Amino acid sequence: MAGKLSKINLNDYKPLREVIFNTLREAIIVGELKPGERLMEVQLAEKMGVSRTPVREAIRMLELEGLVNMLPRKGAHVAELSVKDIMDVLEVRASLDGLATALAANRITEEEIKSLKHVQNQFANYVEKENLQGSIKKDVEFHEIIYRSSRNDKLIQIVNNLREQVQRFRVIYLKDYVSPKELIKEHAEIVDAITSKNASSALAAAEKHIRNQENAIIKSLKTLR
Amino acid sequence: MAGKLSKINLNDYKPLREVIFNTLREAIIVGELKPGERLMEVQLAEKMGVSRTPVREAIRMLELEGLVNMLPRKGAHVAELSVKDIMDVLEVRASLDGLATALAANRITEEEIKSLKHVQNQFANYVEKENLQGSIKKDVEFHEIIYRSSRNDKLIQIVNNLREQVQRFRVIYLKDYVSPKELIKEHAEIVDAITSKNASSALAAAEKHIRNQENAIIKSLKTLR
DNA sequence: ACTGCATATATTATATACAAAATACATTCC
DNA sequence: GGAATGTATTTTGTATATAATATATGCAGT
Repeated sequence: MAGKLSKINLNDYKPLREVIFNTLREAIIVGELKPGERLMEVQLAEKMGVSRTPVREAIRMLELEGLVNMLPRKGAHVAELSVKDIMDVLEVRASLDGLATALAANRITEEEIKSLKHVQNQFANYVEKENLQGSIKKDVEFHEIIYRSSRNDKLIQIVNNLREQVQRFRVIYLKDYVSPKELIKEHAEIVDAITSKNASSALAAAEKHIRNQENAIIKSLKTLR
Repeated sequence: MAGKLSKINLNDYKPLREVIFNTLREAIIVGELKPGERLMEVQLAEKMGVSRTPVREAIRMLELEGLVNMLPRKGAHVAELSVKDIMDVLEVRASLDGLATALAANRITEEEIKSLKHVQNQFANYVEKENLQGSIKKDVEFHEIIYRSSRNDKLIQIVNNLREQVQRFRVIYLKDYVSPKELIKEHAEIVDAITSKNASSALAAAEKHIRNQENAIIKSLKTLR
């Protein structure tokens, strides 16, 4: 009896620092905590009903992830994210998405191809229906399947971090972002390349996909002025 | 007077957690702390003559950098580093070194080309003289110049982390590593491509360079058995 | 009003204290 | 002897206390 229950309870303990880390990270990514905003330990600790210790540890982790900057003895503040920063990120991401997609073309399983196509369809449907939340979610899923199919854990870890930064940039600068219909075609190209196990065209398609995002961002930035 | 001195003193304050972080990181990379070894807070704190708090914070940072793993309520231990892990790292690094070198071909300055060639020569000299320490140091410098010339800070940050892991792997598995003379030729190819501003051949040369390292590692591993 | 300085306040940095869980070890019971 | 249980010890998790530094405030002197 109770085998399932006790198993779950034993494994899902999370130290406070992790809870706080995730909470703060999420808050930074969705823009609830704005760039430059100070993170004061007592204030955060009180708001969350804990002591300063786990808050400090969470901040140390955010610092290494690049979401906050620290000045010794002056405290932490939410990292700024310049256009140059995000261009750097996208430059790297184009390359790594290319790599991931090429690897996926070589290593993906039949089941994964099936679910990739499934998510591809769901994405297209949401875009047609102009369901933004849904389409974003499916877009993320789509790329996650590809990353997982690369069978390269280090690559997955890095790309996740890059995506996080792009997401954050969008929230800060492009609050009204909508996924354009061209994405459907680009996804189709990627799927075709993967399905036909053509690594080099998979690489090209994925790179192009990111480059187009980059251009879209540049264009949006120009219209903002 | 004392202008220089006071300036240095003012800027040079480092929180204990940073000192400890660097100390532990170095110890892990050079293999002084071995994979799987437990990191106990009181023990480390006593050895370093500080309290547990900064030690804990340093461990949190190492955790995010991937050098230690944690089990909640059981403590931290030095991360294992499997052959699969390092193959993943090298797969990513091949791609990113390619990117960095291609970008460098487009963005490098004349001064940087000069110092690149200078370091290239120093490296070759050390290899000829079979000065291992010197050649390793110059090899690192050589690649650092290229990374810097890419003008992409995010890329630099990621590649540094990847290099760190490769270095650690070498220490763990290949204690008797020597830089082979083929590296001289590979470096020359890279320099040629960069100097002639040929981004695509720079990319190819850098990727090949890493792939060769990968093969050398695989070969070394086989002879170890 | 403005500067220079003293002092108060706020904030981080480090150390210590206490609580909770994991581990090791002994003891009991079969 | 071996499993089960209880207890002591170790170790981590969290909270709090103290020290050191940075920032803000107020006031004298001009």
